Amino acid sequence: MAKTNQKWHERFRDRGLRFTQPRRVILDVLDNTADHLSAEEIYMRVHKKYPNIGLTTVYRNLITLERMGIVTKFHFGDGCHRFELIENKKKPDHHHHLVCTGCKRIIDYDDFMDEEIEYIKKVESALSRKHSFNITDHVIQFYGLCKKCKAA
Amino acid sequence: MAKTNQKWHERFRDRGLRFTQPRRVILDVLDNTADHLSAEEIYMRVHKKYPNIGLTTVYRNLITLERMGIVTKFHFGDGCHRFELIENKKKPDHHHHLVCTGCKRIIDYDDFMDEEIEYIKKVESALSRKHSFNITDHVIQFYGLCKKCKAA
DNA sequence: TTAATAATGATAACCGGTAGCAATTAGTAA
DNA sequence: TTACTAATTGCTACCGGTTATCATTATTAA
Ligand SMILES: [Mn+2]
Ligand SMILES: [Mn+2]
Ligand SMILES: [Zn+2]
Ligand SMILES: [Zn+2]
Repeated sequence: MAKTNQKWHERFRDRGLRFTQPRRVILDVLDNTADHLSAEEIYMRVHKKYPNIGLTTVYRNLITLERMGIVTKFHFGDGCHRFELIENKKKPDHHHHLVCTGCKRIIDYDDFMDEEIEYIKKVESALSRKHSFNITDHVIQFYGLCKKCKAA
Repeated sequence: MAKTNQKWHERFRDRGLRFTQPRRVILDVLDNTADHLSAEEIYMRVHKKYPNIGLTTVYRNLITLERMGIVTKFHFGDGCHRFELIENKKKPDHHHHLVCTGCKRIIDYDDFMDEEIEYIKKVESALSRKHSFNITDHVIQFYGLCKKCKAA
């Protein structure tokens, strides 16, 4: 914990940013969940222990964390953005998402990552050449109904 | 044009829905562009020729068209939804998207669709089994910088 | 310790999208 | 054609997620 904080501290310092209490707390929340939390959900968890930290601060820092490459922002089709710590021990390193359109549950999966990486490489190199594009990221999501929602 | 309208008319009638002027106009806009328009952009094009058609009507009908499977709704990371006619002569049938995070340009591509369909099938069957999921849809998007935005 | 300034928190504003509702219109049956 | 009925429209007000403002506070390097 202490050493992790040390690591975060350095990453902020290297950019001329400060390692504030709100940032510490937000990172702690994100590191201790396997969920894909919205800004408000993060705020509520933060608020429980630190009621003086504001919602705006959470929003602002999520943007900052995304810019720093610490957090990834997703859009799963409900009306808000959801966030995930990139280096989170509770999750597979490189994974994608399976989303239930009924109950909105989100499942991380990393099956067939080898095939996928191969496919992605192919597409990326072809599209890079064809369109002079510099591809930096991708989104792959599957939508459907989970067991419960199928039955209901 | 006339026969196409006839076809639309039938699809609406089959569901007990009416083929109204706003719907005609919205479909016309969507069929005559290769772009991925937002609701407001569609509204503006509609508004030029039919200033009496309201924005709310456009929003409502886009939902209807999506439910009917005539239109697909996307989210590319700018703050709005974008829509595309599924059967549009100006576009490849089954395609995915390349998005410039700089200028927000969206490129349709259908390279490597065979490989992709194979990969998707594999993942879908594996995930369906593993999580008892009924997969109905997927999103695959590549993000990066286009030629111009790279240079700038 | 202190000065410089990054960051915060409260509030108000913004913006894409919806709900409510009276007025209109498309489709059907006479 | 006409009349009827329910679907649809176009206002307007409203909503929820997110962002701008700005005076105040807290972090950090010197
Ligand atoms: Mn995840
Ligand atoms: Mn497209
Ligand atoms: Zn579900
Ligand atoms: Zn660009």
